[in-house]
Amino acid sequence: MKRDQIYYAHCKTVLYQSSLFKGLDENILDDMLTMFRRDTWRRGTQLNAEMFQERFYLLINGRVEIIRVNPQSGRSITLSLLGPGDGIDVVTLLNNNPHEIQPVAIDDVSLISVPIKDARDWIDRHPEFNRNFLPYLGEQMRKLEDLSTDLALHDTMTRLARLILRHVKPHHPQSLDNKYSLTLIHDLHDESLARMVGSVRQVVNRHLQHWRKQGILHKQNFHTEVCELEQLQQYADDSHLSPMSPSVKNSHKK
Amino acid sequence: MKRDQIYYAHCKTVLYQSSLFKGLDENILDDMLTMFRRDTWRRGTQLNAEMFQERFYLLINGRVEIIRVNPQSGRSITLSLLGPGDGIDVVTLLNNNPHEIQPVAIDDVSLISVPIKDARDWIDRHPEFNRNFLPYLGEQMRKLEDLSTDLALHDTMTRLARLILRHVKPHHPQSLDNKYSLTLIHDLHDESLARMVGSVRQVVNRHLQHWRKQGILHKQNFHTEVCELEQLQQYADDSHLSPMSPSVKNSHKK
DNA sequence: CTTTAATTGTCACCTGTGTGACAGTCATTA
DNA sequence: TAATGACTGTCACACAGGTGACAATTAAAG
Repeated sequence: MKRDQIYYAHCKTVLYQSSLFKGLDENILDDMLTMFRRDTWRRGTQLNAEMFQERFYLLINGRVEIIRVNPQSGRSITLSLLGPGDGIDVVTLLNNNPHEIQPVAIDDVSLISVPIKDARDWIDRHPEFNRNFLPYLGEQMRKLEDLSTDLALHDTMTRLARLILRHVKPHHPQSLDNKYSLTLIHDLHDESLARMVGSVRQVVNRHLQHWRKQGILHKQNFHTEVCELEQLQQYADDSHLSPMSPSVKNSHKK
Repeated sequence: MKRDQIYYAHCKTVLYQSSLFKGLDENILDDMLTMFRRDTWRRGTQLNAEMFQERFYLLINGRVEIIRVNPQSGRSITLSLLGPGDGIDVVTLLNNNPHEIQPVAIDDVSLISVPIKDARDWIDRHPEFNRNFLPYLGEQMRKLEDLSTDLALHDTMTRLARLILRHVKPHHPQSLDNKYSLTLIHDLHDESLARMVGSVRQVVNRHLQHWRKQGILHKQNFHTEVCELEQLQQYADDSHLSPMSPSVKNSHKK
């Protein structure tokens, strides 16, 4: 990639804000960027896993969800939802073992890529990158742990509430309406949300509907906002189960 | 840790076989080991998460399961099951963000540990460790991805079959009985197995029982072996669903 | 403006599996 | 050798949530 392109500057801006590259020496970043080439994928594109054995991609604009499918049932789960500054399939970057994933572009997406071998060499040559890389990997692992935990220990409604709460944008004090908008998961359709919480469209819709009726969520043409943070938090703690009176249900059970 | 102890030599043997340290320069390993001290935990010990902000532990003997608990329901899930050569809580090693976990010693366990800061410094000073470390982290991530996938896309029976199959020990040709024994999950009680597949004791038992009756598994005083790999594999593919004749069920559905 | 496609909103039905309960077995300690 | 405790084996019951189906809405295309 040539250093005089407008896109080149754009990449630098994006990467400097990302947790993988923030605070990195400018020369090192330049050194790196020249190795990359530009790519773009159309919204809805499904990529096949083999690509990621060949090249390593860095997401610059738009979102990509990494999903896995059960061919028997047709159901699928989103392992991670990636945004600008994220590496696509770091797992394969770390080692070459088989990795069954299926990335899907959620928006029109622009990225940059290098041959994966070059990426690995670059990492070898720049041990100071560890400063960013290792904590980044730690975050990815935490997110996967959270996903597993949610799936195993909470019902769908709770999982959905938690998903939303993990993505509320810190409130701008100047915006007067006390609505909270979302990062990364904004404007996803029910199907995608369902994939993220390991459920199905109908169930997710049912719960969203429930919250809208309670005034907890608000939605106007595809854009959802959170109105009542605290109430949603209640659901996220699954305090809607055992709501203060399990005694009624089987009080004289002896 | 002193270099002349018997235990010191033992540690070296264990670590040399582990994926984190195999092939590492002996001097580097020695340099590292002198920083560590010895620890032991009794079977059943529950460790609290704060310990792992202070020190980094390497498992030498025995197994430790990393679990997370839902206080509301009392149910829990095993995020990972660690064996000799594994680091306990690498996630916290990678970065300091809060990490809610609860390690439990499954066996009597012996470990070595250093102040976590020293571990981080050591990693900084030894970029060649990346050669082992990064692939190791990749493996951990794969396992977490697999856990999530299983929880979201498969029923309990399938999950349990897959768990077992992931842990069958490669068959010794000289052992004449065609039974396959298990690594790492050997001799776990039903409760622990249940935690690993995100279910409960009773359900796991139900399925194990089912397989024993079919002669797929065999169990003699706590030690389980697999007799019929292929049949178990069937269950792991959830081909027990839609078993060739969903046509019977709703054949004249219009 | 139609027409087509995509997404949302709902609902009745069925099933996997979690729950609580209790008896049976095995092992370890007194 | 009795006894305490820790697992295992089972079962009836209830319900969360997945399934398929269809109408209603909204967006995109023609």
